[in-house]
Amino acid sequence: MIQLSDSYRSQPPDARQALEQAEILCQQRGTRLTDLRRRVLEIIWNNPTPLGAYAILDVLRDDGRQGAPPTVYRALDFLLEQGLIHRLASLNVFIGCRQPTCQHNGQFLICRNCGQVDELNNPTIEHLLRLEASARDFAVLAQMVEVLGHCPDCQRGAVSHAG
Amino acid sequence: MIQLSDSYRSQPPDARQALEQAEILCQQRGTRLTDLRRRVLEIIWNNPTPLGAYAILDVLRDDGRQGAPPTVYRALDFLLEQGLIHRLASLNVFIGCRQPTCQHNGQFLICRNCGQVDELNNPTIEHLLRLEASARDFAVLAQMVEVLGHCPDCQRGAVSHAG
DNA sequence: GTAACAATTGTTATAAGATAACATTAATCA
DNA sequence: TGATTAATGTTATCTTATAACAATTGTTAC
Repeated sequence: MIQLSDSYRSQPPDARQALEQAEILCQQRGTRLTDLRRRVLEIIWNNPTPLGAYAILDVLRDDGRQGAPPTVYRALDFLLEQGLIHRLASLNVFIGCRQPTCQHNGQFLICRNCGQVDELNNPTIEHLLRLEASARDFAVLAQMVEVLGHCPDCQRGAVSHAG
Repeated sequence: MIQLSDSYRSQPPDARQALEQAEILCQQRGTRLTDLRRRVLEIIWNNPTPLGAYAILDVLRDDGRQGAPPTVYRALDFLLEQGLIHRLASLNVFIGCRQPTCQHNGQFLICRNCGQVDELNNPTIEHLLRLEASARDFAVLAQMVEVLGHCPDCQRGAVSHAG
C-alpha cells in the first residue's frame, strides 16, 4: 500500500498568510525580513506561476524602487536560506514554499505549457534518495526533484501560457 | 525490504564503448551520428566530470574546428534526443548516459566539491513520481532527480576541485 | 547621543549560459 | 544533375547570474 503525499495545489496559495508566517519564522530565528526581502517574497506569492529573477526585478522597478540584478539575487538568497522559497533549476524560477516550517526539499510537478507548479512532499521519495546516497557514502546537502509535463487544464486544451 | 538500484560509478565510464553503442543505436534508428556529434559525445565521455556547453566548445576549438555556441548546443540537442547524454540542470552540464538503450530519466548524485557524478537508476523512485503525477492527472514528459552533496573521496578531505 | 562596527542595499561592470536568424555546405533523392 | 532536405557556420543578441566596490542603514558599546 503506497501512501501518496499531500497535495498543495488544491489549497490556493495565500500571499498574506505566507508573509505572516515568514515574519514569525524570521523573528524566531533572529534573522531580518527587511522591506526588500518581504516585498520579493510577496511578489513571488502574488504571481500564479513562479517568476524568474529578472521578472521580479521588473516588478520592483514598477514599484518605483531602485535596483539591479544583485538586489534581487541577494534577497532570493536570503529567502532560499530561510527555506521560504524554492528554486526550480529546470526553469530558473522561484516559487514560494508551502511549508517553510519544516526542513524539506519537496518535489515539483511543473507544467511546460502554463508554468503552473504543484509542490508535493512525498517522504518516501526523499527517504529512498537518502538511502541510495548513504549506500554510496554520499553526504546529501540538497535534493532536486522536478517532474516536467502537462497539467490537467492544459491537457484539456486550455491555451493560456505562462506570463 | 527495499531494493537499491545498480550503481554505475563503479564501472568506470568507457568512451570507446559508449561511442560504439551510440553508433549502433543511431544506425538502428536511422539518425545520423555525424563527425561533430560523435566528437561532442566523445569529449563528454573523455572528461572525468560533466562538462558545460562552453567547455565543450573550447575543446572543439582546440581540435582546430570552427564553431560557435549554436554548433555545440545543436549537437547536444541531438544527443539528448537520442538519449545518449543527460543534462544536469542544477549545474548546467552534460554527462554521458550509461544505459542509452532504455528510456529512463535516472537519478544523479552530484558532488559539489569535485564535480563527480554517479548515475543511479532506482525504478521505485521513478515509479513513485509517476504515481504522484497520475494521481493529479499530470502527464509526465520528463523527470529530473538530482542529489547535491559530497562524494566519499571529498568527505575524506580530498581537495581536488572540478576542472 | 555618538562613535565603531556589522549588515544591507545601491551601482557598475561583466561573466556564463542559451538561442534567434540567416548564410553556407553537405547529404539524399527524384 | 538539379532539387530538396539536413546539418553546420556565423553574427548578433538575449537571459541568467555574479564580482567588486560604494553608500546606506541598523546595532552595539561606551
